[in-house]
Amino acid sequence: MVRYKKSEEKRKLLLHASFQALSKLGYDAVTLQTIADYAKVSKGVVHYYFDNKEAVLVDLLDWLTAKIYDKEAAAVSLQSTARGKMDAYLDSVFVSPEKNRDFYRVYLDFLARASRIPAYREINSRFYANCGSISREIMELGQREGVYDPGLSPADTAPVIRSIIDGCLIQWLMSENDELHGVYKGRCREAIERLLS
Amino acid sequence: MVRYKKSEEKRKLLLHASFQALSKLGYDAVTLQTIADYAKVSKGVVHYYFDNKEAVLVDLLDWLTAKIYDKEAAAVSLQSTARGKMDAYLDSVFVSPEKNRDFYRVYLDFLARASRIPAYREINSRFYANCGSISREIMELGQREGVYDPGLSPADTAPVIRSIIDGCLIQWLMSENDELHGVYKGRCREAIERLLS
Amino acid sequence: MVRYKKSEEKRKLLLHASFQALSKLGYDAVTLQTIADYAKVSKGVVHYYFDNKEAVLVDLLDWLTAKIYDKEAAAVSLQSTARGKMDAYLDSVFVSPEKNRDFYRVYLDFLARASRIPAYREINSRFYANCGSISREIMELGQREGVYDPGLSPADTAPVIRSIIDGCLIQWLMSENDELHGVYKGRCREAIERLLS
Amino acid sequence: MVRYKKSEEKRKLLLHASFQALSKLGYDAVTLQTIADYAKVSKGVVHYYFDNKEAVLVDLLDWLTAKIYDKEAAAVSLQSTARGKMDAYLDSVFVSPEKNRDFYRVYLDFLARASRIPAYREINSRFYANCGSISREIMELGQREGVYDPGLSPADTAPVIRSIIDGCLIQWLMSENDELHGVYKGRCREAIERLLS
DNA sequence: TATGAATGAGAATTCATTCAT
DNA sequence: TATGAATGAATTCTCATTCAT
Repeated sequence: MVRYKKSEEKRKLLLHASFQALSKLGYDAVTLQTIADYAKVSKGVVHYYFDNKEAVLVDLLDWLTAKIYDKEAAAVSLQSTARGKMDAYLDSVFVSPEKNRDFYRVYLDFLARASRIPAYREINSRFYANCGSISREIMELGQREGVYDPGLSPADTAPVIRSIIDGCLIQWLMSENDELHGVYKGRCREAIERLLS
Repeated sequence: MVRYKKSEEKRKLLLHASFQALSKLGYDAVTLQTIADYAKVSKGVVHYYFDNKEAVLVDLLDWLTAKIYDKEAAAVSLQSTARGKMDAYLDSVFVSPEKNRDFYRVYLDFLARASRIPAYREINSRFYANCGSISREIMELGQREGVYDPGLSPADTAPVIRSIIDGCLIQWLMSENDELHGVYKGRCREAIERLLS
Repeated sequence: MVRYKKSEEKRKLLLHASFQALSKLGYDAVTLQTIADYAKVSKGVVHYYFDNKEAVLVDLLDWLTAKIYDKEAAAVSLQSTARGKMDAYLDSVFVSPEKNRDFYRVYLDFLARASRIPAYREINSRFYANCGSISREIMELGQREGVYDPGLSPADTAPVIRSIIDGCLIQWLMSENDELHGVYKGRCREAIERLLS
Repeated sequence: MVRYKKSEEKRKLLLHASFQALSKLGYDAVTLQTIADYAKVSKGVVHYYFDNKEAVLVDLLDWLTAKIYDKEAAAVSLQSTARGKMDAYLDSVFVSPEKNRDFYRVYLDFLARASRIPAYREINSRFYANCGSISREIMELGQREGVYDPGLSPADTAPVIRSIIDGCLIQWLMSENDELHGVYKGRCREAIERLLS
């Protein structure tokens, strides 16, 4: 449809504004007016580019998880050894207190609704699958390299790796303590290392 | 006084109704009317027992996390060996698809808001601390028994154990597949076992 | 449902206010705020008594047409001869410029939407059927009395009588001339008389 | 000038599209975007040819009623006897279920607003006058021919004829039954015949 | 001439909260 | 204690109109 071509740039700009609004104010408090304010446009513009509020949020989650995955995949691909890749993966995930806070606040908001909103759930499944494939490939490489336990099933272990990552970052987020960011990153790294060796 | 007891009973009844409403409809969709309907009382009653909506929800989270922790602690205390206690802990956590779904849906709803609502965050911190103490005691016993790696720091490892549990249960919740409940439980158990040994 | 008992009186009051608002401002211009204003209550009250705007309007049309029919039927029943009943019917229909204007303005607004809104159409069909039965009974009595042509089919002629009435009152309404009210009434009466004799 | 012709053509095209949109969707649901869509032009074009939405609708009613009158007048002029003309008139009015539905839906939409929008009322008065003159001329001819009652006042009877026509077609429209179209036409014809004889 | 992006006023609806009974 | 009627702030969404290109 023509309806969708409407300057892809502006759509991105609105999604970016939505992300800022959500991370700053939270899902509950964000209105279309807020988003418009963050984007410095009028309220009507948001409705011009998206059918309704739900569409904005669905597109936001899609855009956001795709961006995160792309960054992670890119970081991993620059390394050649399993441990190098795993370190790159974790560096990419635990990027900084500020960015992790912004992303995980928003991500948790979506996750909390995903069990009731199929569109969110579907996008998250894709994200899980993508993250899983990163871990799986690193594991398989590590097993070929002889640094990871060859008895482990990558398909069964990859989800657990993401569980540790998400679990640690959620716990860190709840601590409200930026200095613990490094601590949680270290704990996460070591736990994964013990798990795979 | 009877007076107080009576109202305390009704308060519990309202919290229970709130939990049912939240797990069924989700945080966003629950209104005071909904809660009143679930409790089969009039809307005014909810305001009679709680100052406002926020107060209901804060009390609910408090009541809920305390209940969960009590169950876990009780289950663990029935066992005497570290591995027995850990199994009891995980059995208590991964209790059933139905109960896990109900609790984690509601818990995620609170977690998502906890980074913005201090009252929720505080209650969750207490919950984290309580859960942490369970793991820590099991670990310390296991180290004394010689079944767990004595080089591990219980204070640093306990949080990771809860991370794995929460991470796995969130992932399972997103899968919308009851049959995977056992699979995630198994993965979680093995990961913890590898981590501690 | 309990939902409907909520003081029938107030519901009537709101319907009456809606009628006033509609006849004064027209369907397009009437908002729920307007209705609330006319009823001297807050906007929320209208939503408390009716599920939505459509429900207000459906109930209004129902209430209005029932009221009109009741008046007509009551007036007719007071007379004993066919011509007496027909005169009473027309007197009841052509009641006064003010009342006819108020009713026909609102009625036309509904009629215009009835071809697209089934609820309106259904209510109007009931109104047509009721009005038809009045004419039919008068005709049958007149035929027995020997004052109306016995060769006419009451079932076929009754609808035409209402057509003449509605057609004349719409034309009068468009004339915006109160003094023509009597003229149109006379034309309508004579036409019906010629039709039936 | 070509310039003027061209735009005049487009204006007609827009009016035609407006008519289609109105008959299909109803006055309430028609937006300038809808009209533009039906005309397969951009929204801006509608504003280029008309000052505002109201202007489009006023012009549409004008164009529509003029077209209807022209057709009726043309049909009548082809006949030479009073009864022939009256039949031609009614054939022209009761043209077909489809066309009557399209026209009367739109016409009722305008009629309902005419009591509040002077521009509509004025155009409708002209339409009434034109239709009245058709009936009047037929009546006068019939009276000269000796087939219609010479005691009737054409000026007083002509409006009633249009009342019967409009009243019958509105009733038919409300019936939502194409097969009744012929029935109503027959009733209308007979009623007029009895009225005039 | 023509397009369609942008604006913002205005409408329906929801719901926490208040309060008279 | 308990009820539920009433309020009004806040939110989503629609659309006529304007205007730069």
